[in-house]
Amino acid sequence: MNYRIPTGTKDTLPADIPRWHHVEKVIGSVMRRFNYKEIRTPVFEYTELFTRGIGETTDVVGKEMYTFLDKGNESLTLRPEMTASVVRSYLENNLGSAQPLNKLYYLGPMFRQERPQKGRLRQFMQFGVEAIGSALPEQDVETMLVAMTVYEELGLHGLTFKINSVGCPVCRPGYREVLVRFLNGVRDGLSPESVKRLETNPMRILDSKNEQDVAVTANAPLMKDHLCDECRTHFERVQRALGALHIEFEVDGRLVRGLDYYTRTAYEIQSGSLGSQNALGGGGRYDLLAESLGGPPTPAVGFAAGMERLLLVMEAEQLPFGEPEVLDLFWVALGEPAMTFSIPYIHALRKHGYRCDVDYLNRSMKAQLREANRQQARYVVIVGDQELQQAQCQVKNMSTGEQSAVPVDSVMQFLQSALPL
RNA sequence: GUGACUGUAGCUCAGUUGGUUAGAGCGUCAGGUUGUGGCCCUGAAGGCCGGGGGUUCGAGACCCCUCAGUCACCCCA
Repeated sequence: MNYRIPTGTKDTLPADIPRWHHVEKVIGSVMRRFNYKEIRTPVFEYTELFTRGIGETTDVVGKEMYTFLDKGNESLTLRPEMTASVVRSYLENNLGSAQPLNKLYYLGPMFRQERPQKGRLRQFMQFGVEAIGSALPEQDVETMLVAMTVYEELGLHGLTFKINSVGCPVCRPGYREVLVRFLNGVRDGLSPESVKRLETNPMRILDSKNEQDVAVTANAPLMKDHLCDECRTHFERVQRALGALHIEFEVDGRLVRGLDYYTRTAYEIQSGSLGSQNALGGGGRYDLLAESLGGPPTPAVGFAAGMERLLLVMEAEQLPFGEPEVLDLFWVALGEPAMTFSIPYIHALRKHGYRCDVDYLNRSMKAQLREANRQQARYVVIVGDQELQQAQCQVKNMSTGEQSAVPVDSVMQFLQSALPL
């Protein structure tokens, strides 16, 4: 074999497709009930959208993007996430003028050049929502509910749900000073990585998994304790709404997401039956993003969730998946005359709604029946020279083995009574 | 980008202290019934033992390099 699939990518083979369809179907159903409308955007955008939207200092932008120049010398990037694209599209198409609140959802591939591992691919599927236009804390909670409802309806349980508030431009600068002062006090105990982040993004030192960092920052001041009045009220209202819904959550003051656009609410849903990449999904509020992309000030919240990870959890927990569809009918045509004769009947059955197939390898009857069995066909129709002469066929019920002669013109009626659609 | 581990048939894996022609199960195909599936029986196809170099009379096995995969760090979905 000369050709190989690129690192960190995967083929989804026919055997896997039913489970994807199953998950996609549940997602679509939940979105419909929550009244989120699907939006589709290109898989690549101008690079600047992401560098400005996500933040230059983030790892995603700094070292994980698939960026290339096209023949017109434009810098393009395969989307590493969807929020920037959705907001771009929202602004570019003036969706905000058509209605004050746009509740959008998406599902599609994202691209990040990282070292692959369990639950981490270079091309991976995400679904997510963006509710653009509302500043209400209850809107934050609705997005959380969308994610949790999808998980619930797929049978997941025992998920950890963490929330935090990362503040806003009013309170964050003050907190940042307090934090940096503290961190400078323990600077010697920090990991080299974290020392570097002291300058660029000190808040992210708090969710470092490095043992040193964790120990040293155990008593670090937290954003949630330094919120301005509005942010605090917002955060409290989010928690009150969750309480009213009897949803268990954990306030994690160290939760900081890796995308710069978040303000106020940030949240993450984790699963214990994943590897170290345990985040199933996460999201938050990004009230400043639209403005930073050149639009009017527009409050918004959303989340993104990884679908491969979702499938991993479902496999680990042996949850029911979609099964491959079985065949209603396998048509055994023996020899060319029988084949020519049979084709119109098969076509009619298919147009009528039956799922049927015929052997295109001109194999022996034994082989064709084996094929029918492999496909789990419910019925088999057999047409050979004998049947041709009498315009008849044998119809066989594959689960009982019963077989009877039926006029070929009556196969449709036979199936309709045996296998009503 | 860093580290650890693993690469033998389509899949899951054996392969002894280095020793003739590299095996099994599953899957595939064919036959056992000249026109009848599953179960069973018989047989067949299918391997540059990831690649390159080295040690040796002899390497799937030992050494070096390389590539790939997996997991972890990091980061996130």
